Amino acid sequence: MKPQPTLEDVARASGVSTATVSRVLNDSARVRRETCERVEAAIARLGYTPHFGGRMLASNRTDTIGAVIPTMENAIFARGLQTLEEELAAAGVTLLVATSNYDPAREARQIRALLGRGIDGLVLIGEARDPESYELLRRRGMPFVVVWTWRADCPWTCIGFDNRAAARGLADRVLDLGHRRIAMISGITLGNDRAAARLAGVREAMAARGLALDAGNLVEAAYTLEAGREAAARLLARAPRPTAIICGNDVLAAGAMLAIRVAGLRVPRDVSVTGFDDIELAQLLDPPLTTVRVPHRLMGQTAARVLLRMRAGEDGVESAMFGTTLVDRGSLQPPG
Amino acid sequence: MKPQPTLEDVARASGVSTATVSRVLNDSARVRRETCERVEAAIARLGYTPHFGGRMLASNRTDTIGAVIPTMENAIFARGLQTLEEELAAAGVTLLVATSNYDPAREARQIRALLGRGIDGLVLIGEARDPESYELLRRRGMPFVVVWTWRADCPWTCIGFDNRAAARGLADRVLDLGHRRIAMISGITLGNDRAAARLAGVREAMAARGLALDAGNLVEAAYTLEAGREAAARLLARAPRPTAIICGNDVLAAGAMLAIRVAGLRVPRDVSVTGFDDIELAQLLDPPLTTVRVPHRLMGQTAARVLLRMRAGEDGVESAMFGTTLVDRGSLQPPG
DNA sequence: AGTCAAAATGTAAGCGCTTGCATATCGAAT
DNA sequence: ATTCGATATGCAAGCGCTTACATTTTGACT
Repeated sequence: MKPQPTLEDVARASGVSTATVSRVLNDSARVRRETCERVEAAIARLGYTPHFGGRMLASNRTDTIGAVIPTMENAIFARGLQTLEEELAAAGVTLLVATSNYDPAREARQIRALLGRGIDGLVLIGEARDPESYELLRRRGMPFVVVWTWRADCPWTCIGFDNRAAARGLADRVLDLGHRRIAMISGITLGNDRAAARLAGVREAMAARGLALDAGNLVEAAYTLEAGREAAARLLARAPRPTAIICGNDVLAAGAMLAIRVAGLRVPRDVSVTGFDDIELAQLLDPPLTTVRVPHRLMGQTAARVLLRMRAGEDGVESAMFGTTLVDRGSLQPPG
Repeated sequence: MKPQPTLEDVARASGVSTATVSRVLNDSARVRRETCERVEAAIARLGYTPHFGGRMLASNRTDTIGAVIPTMENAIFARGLQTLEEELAAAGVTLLVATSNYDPAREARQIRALLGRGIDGLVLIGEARDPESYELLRRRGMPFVVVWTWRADCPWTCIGFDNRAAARGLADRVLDLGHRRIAMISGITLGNDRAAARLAGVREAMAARGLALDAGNLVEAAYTLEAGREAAARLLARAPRPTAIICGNDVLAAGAMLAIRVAGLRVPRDVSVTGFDDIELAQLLDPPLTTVRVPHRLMGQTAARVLLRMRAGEDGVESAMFGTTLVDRGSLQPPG
C-alpha cells in the first residue's frame, strides 16, 4: 500500500488551507467558485482521495448503512438488497451487507461487527433476536429498522408485511378448494419469526374451520432445496397421503416438487403444492408454482428512505405495512 | 448516536495507560495475564468497542476486503461470495460487497468507492475493464485478484476457469450429437470477457468442423429470464428452426425453455437447450438442464487465501486455474 | 543483597480530517 | 471615501487509536 496524497498535500498544491479543501470536498457551496476549481484541479492532478479513517474520526459519520440478512443464496433477499442499495447510493450512502445463515448467534456477531465499523444505521430481517442485541442498539442510539415482518404492536420501526395474515390467506384458499389432508413444510421456526408467523397463519386458517394441523403432517426444514425434498419424501410416505403441501417458501416448494416427481406422482393431480415469496424460480417450475408475492422492492426502498430520515435526526418515524398477493399458477388445484 | 466510551476511558477505569489497553486489544500476548484480565473486565463493564476510524487512522489497515460483482440476483455469484466471506471471516477479515449490474461505468465507480473506504484488498469478476481502474489499483499498490476467468497470459493474478475451453467442450458435445443448426443466446459481450470467451469457444468448436455460427442464429441478451425468453422466441421464429440453442448461462436457458414451451414445442424433442454455471435452478427445470458446472466455491476459497497472503506482504502469488464439468441432465439430445 | 537482561508498562507523537471561531476580503449603501 | 454586513478563508484544536521509544518492574542468577 503506497503512501497516498493527503488533504494537506492538496492544500499546499492549490495554495489554500486544509479547511478550504475540506469544504470543497463537503459543501462546495461555501467556497468561491474560482477557489473551488483550483482545488478540484489539484485533487485531480494528485489523484487524491479522502482518507476514510480520518474523515470518520473527525466527523463520526461513515455514510454507511449496514444490513444483516439470512443468506444471499435466496434470491428474494438479494433483490430486496439491490433496491436498498440503489436507493441508498442515490443519497451517497454505501450499503454494507453481512449474512447470518439463519443462525441467531452469528447474526448477533454480525450486528456487533457492523456496529464496530461505525455504520450510521442498520437494517435487520425479522424481529426475533437476542434482547441483548436490541439493548446494544439502544445504548448506542443506533437507528435501525426491522424489515420483512410487520405486526400491529411491534416496538420497533418495522417495514414489512403480515406473514401470518398472508399465510392464512393462502391456507384459506387451499381449504376453500376442498383440501382436508393438509401438510406443511415450515421453515425452522426457532429464532425465525417469519417462519413461525407463516405456520401460525396456516394453523389459524385450519382452526377457523375446526381443523388442526396433524403433528405428523408438519415438518420443519431448513430453507434449502435438499431439506424440502427430504421433508416432502417423509410426508408422502404417510397414509393417507396429504392432498396438499403448503411450503414455507418457494425453495422448499421446489424441493417438494422434486420429491413428488421422484415418487412417481404428479402435481397438482396427486398432490397440490404451494410456495411463498414468488421468486423467479416459481414460474419456471413445472407446473408453475402457486405462491405468495412479497413486496421485496417496496420494502427495500422504504427501508432506505426511513433510515435516511432517521439519520438526518428525524424521529418518530413510523412503521409501514405492505400487502401481499396470492399468485395462482396451477400447482394448487382441488384434490383429485 | 450517543457518545461511546473510548480507549482512554477503559485505561482510566482499569488503571493502566492507553497503550496497554491497545495492546490487550491487539496482541494480548505482550501483556501480563493479570493486567490483561483487569483491562478486559473494564472493557466488558463499560461496553467498550474500538472506534474503527481511530484504528484505521492510526494503523492504516481496515481488515476489510472488497469485492465488486455484477449482481447478487444470480445465485452463482452469491454462492461464490458466501464461501469467500466465510474464509475471510475465519481470518478476522470482513467482506465488503458492491454490485455493478454488468455496467462497466458503475463497476469503475464501485471500485473507487471501495478504495475510498480503505480496503486492504479487492476481488474483481473478470478482467475486462477500463485501463484507468487498473492504473488506479497499481498506483495505490492495492492487492487484487481477478476471478471467474482464466487465460494463460493474463497479466493479473487470476483465479478461475477457462470460459472459452469450457464453452468449446460443451459445443463439441452438441456437435457430436449431430446438431448442425445451432443457435446461441450469448450474454452481452461488450465489456464482459466471460461472455465473449464463451461465445468464442462455441465459434471455435464449430470452426473446427468447418461450420460457422450464422449471424441470424446469434442473439446477445442481458443475463435475465425475460431477455432469454425474448431471444429464444426470435430464434424459434427462424426457418429452418435451430435444433439446439446454446445459452450463455442457466438463467438465459431457463428463459429459452419458457419460450419453447410457449411456442408449443418440447425440449429436447424439438429443440435442445444447454446452460452454463449449474445453478440450483438447472436441476429444477423440466427437463433438467444440461449445463457446465463452474467451481464457484473453489474460486471463492482460493481468492480469499490468495488475498490474505498478498495482504501479509507475500508477492509473486500465482494465478490458479480450475476445471469445469459438463453436467448432462437431459435437455440436450440428438436432433429429432 | 546485588546484578542485569527480559518483560511489562508508560509517554507522547502523530495518523488525516472536520469544524468552531477568528480574520480577511468583498460589495453595496451611505 | 467610509462603513458595515455578508461572504470567503485561515487557524488550530481535537477525534480515538497505534506504536517507537523510554522507563520501570520482574525474576533468575551470582
